[in-house]
Amino acid sequence: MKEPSCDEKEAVERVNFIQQRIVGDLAAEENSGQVHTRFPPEPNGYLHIGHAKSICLNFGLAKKFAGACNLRFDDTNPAKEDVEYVDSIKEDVKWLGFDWGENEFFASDYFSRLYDYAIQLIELGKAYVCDLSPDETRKYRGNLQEPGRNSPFRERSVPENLDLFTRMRAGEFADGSRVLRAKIDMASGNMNMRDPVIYRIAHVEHHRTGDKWCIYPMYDFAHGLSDAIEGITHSICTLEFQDHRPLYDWFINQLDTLVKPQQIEFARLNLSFTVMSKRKLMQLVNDNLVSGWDDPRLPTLSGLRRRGFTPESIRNFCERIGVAKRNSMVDVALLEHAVREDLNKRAARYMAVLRPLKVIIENYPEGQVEELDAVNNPEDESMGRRKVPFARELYVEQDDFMEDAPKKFFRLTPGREVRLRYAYYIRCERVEKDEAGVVTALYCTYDPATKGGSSPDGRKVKSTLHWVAAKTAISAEVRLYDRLFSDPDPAAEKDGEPFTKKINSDSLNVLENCQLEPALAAVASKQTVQFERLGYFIFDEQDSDSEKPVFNRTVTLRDNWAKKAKAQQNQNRKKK
RNA sequence: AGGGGCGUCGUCAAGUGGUAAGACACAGGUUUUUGGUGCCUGCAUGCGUAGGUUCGAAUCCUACCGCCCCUGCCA
Repeated sequence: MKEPSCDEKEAVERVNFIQQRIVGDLAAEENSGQVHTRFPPEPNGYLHIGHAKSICLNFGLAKKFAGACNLRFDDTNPAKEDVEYVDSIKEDVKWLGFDWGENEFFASDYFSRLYDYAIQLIELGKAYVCDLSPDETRKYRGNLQEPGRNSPFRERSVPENLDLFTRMRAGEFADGSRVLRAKIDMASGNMNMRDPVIYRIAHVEHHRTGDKWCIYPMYDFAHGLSDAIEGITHSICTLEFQDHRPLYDWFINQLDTLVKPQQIEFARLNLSFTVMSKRKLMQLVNDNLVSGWDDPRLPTLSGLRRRGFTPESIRNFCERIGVAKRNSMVDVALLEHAVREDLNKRAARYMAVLRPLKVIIENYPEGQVEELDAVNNPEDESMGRRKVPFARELYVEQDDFMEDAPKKFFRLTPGREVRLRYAYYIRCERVEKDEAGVVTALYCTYDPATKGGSSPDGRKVKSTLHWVAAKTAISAEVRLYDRLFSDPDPAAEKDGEPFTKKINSDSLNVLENCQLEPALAAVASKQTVQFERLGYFIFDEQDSDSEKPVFNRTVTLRDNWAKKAKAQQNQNRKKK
């Protein structure tokens, strides 16, 4: 082993602006030296890699400063939320490797306390019941250029407000007929301060509180106060909430809470060649453009998991992208790098032929089978060795043979000798074709003296191929996944084209007749393996059955040859 | 009558007045029984622009330019 630990340490030591803030707070002895964060998803959808950034940040900060991080479900809008989502969120956070221990909370647990806070606000003369319709409210709010106007209900007396609000809660009024509003400033340049709604009426069953409530607090009111209730010191959220901070502080200050949490905003993650917004992901799923929330092409955590991404690689990715306030678009190549780096060290190697081409070793005895010795992982000897059966009839990759090979092509071609990994040197003697001229089989000879893959006379061979013995091979389905979109920024829709039109038509390629070495039958599920020379693949538990295993490609290996070949092709095309 | 943010390599991102880290990507080389991995090398006289302050400016000042967010009884 070299010293990657040194690099890792440096990466961990990197201090972002939030850490600097916290260090400052600690030095100033704010919050009696405590650091308490929270990850606050609304249970209305599945988590994606953007959430992973937030999870790593919040739990990471808690760990770094010896504090705690709560998992809090921000479930204040029952119309959109469901337990299905809270379960998947918990599963995903756990899978990512974070443990919230006892600190699992729900904003809905605080409905009573939030209601009491609202009463206090009314008593303070800082909130009023407003009878304006949603449409009228919007008109009174003004716009970016012009100030708003006070609601005609703004000057209601405290007793009247108390009476009305109590009756709102009691269910006397229809949805949309009244709201409770904070009395702040209808002329504020900040739209959020123009007497924001803090409670609305919704006769909707809540997934946790049932029909106990028919009024629900709005985000701005519930969030900061929930932070205060939980003793959160640093409430970290994304940039679009910057304008909400004055309101966040306003509630906390009016109500004089024990803890004064502070909101800090950072830039959300954007990844090239994918979309991250809940609305767009939802559309892909609903329009059946993908197979579901866990489609391996999606940036959802369930999709990435099914694709074969490891929690470690995602955490490492989040560490590398950093935390700042600049809107940015991270190259998906960095994510791919992170997973290759992790899997290179840990994935067991196997041989699998995805597009089989029959090879017959004419001078190899019919019926004979040899068990050859193979290494499971050249990066880690402790992973041991295994036996691979070799016989007269084999399969190699169609891509590994060319009848008329260009100069730089090192693989099989008539007359050339190559090495079969862990086996022998073979030479292609002749080719069998069908009527259409398609190559159907290769007739080769082997050199018995090269057993194991090296020649006693020291002669070199330019390439080593993976292979599988025909008789003992396992037949499998392999799904080759690629980027879902062909456009680096599909969400931009600059040209007026909807993002769904930018789906990469090559994002999924299903191969039915793949041939695997027999050891793959025993592969522990959920463990990503490397198919030598091809990439990393994971067994798909959902779609595999006893008849036929299914593997998903996580990512290809880096492939300089493919790159060169492609570049050359493009050049030829230009010449023509 | 507007308010709030942000501009450092193709992409992220350090830098907090002392002479532009690192990562990915890219390009070469080398090792190699994976065209993988590893290793080596190259890759911003430049920090949105223009002025100014200073012995010294990405960092301070001034003006301009560009991009993002805000007019839900969503979060």
